[in-house]
Amino acid sequence: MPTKRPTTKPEQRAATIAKLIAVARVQFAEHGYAHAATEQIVQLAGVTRGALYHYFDSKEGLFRAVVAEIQRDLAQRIISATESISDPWQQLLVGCRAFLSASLDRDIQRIGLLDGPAILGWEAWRKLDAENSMRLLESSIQQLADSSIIAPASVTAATHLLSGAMNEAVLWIAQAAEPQQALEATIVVLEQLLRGLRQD
Amino acid sequence: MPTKRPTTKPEQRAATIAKLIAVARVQFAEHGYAHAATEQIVQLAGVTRGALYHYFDSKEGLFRAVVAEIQRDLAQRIISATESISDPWQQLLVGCRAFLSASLDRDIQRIGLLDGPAILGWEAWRKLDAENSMRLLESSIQQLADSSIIAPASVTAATHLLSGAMNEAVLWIAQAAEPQQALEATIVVLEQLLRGLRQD
DNA sequence: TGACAAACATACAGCATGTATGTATAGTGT
DNA sequence: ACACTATACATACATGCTGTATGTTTGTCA
Repeated sequence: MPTKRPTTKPEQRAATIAKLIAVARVQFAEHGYAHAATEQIVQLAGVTRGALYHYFDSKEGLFRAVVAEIQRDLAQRIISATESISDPWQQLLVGCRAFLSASLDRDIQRIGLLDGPAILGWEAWRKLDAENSMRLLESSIQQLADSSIIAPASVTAATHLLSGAMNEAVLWIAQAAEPQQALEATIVVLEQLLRGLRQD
Repeated sequence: MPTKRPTTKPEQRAATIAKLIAVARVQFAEHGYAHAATEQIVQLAGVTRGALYHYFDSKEGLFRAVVAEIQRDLAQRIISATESISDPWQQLLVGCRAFLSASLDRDIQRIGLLDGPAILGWEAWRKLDAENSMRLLESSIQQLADSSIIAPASVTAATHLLSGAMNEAVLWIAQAAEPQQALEATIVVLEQLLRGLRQD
């Protein structure tokens, strides 16, 4: 019988790191970064703070890892929803919908949208976002521009505006009395706004 | 000679509160909420932490007061820029430009846009925003809709999308290599997007 | 198989918030 | 004019949390 529980060092390392990140994700989402105590996190992970500081240089470092994981998850969900769509315009709209739906998770909102920028700083946070979901948005817009379907004065500016619009929309939808209705309204208005970028 | 320095109680009260808020605004902007020590704030304000906790229930309470002040300042600047404009469409555009320009202040970015939502929670922060700059945006959009100049599927959704778009745009513009250029590009794209809401 | 380093655990120092309590002074009634 | 009260603070302390320094166990590899 092979490893009952991981006993080799690389395995142990990976397991502990993964456990810490998983537990931290829940704690950060539940209490927010500031009120999530590292002691509580390591207890729930079955280790001590010594382990935490062995793998991460600080509480913020652990948080950064959690944010990165969340960003990757989110991007993956968008990719899954859009990869089978060929029409670029539809792809953008479906991508936007996927982003809005996926972001209704409390984890993503609290960690990815609220605490993320405040704790990591806007530039560091934006960098993580730019490597994931924002990258998808930008390439989608770029593709539409290349195909002369839309003609934004600046692809970069358009990407930031739309990204910000959706980040705010997510938080609004999440606390709306009727989220489903709010989500549909958001998508319709988003489509209207995008229409303005179209070539006439 | 009247009051050399304020000696009456209401005066003292107002003076101390104002001083604390003013100093706190600088400290919060410079170091961020988490790394701004109350001890440092009260020292620079010429009082002790006893005074702070006499007027505010917590550090967060002081922060809330600072955010409220910033929101009022921002709204006032937008009003000043737009009050003389009668055409509602131009009023909206000028208002957006005023918002983007004014928000280039580090105070507003760090306190109003980054730490604000994270510390106060999105709903509380949104409430403060909704009473100020967002209210201006919404009434402007509502007016255009009432005049049948635009026809957004939902005024509320449109307001949130545009508000979020600009909040993000501000942070992007601020750190852009050429902020002035980024600002102009943003406004042009914003205008394009708004065109999509127009009645055809 | 014994040295060596990784993977933790433990103990401690430092700082920051919040609270409890003390004190001086403006206001107020008589 | 004087005692009294409440406001406007100051001081002292308890608590909680992060980060660091150091100790201990256990794979790994020559």
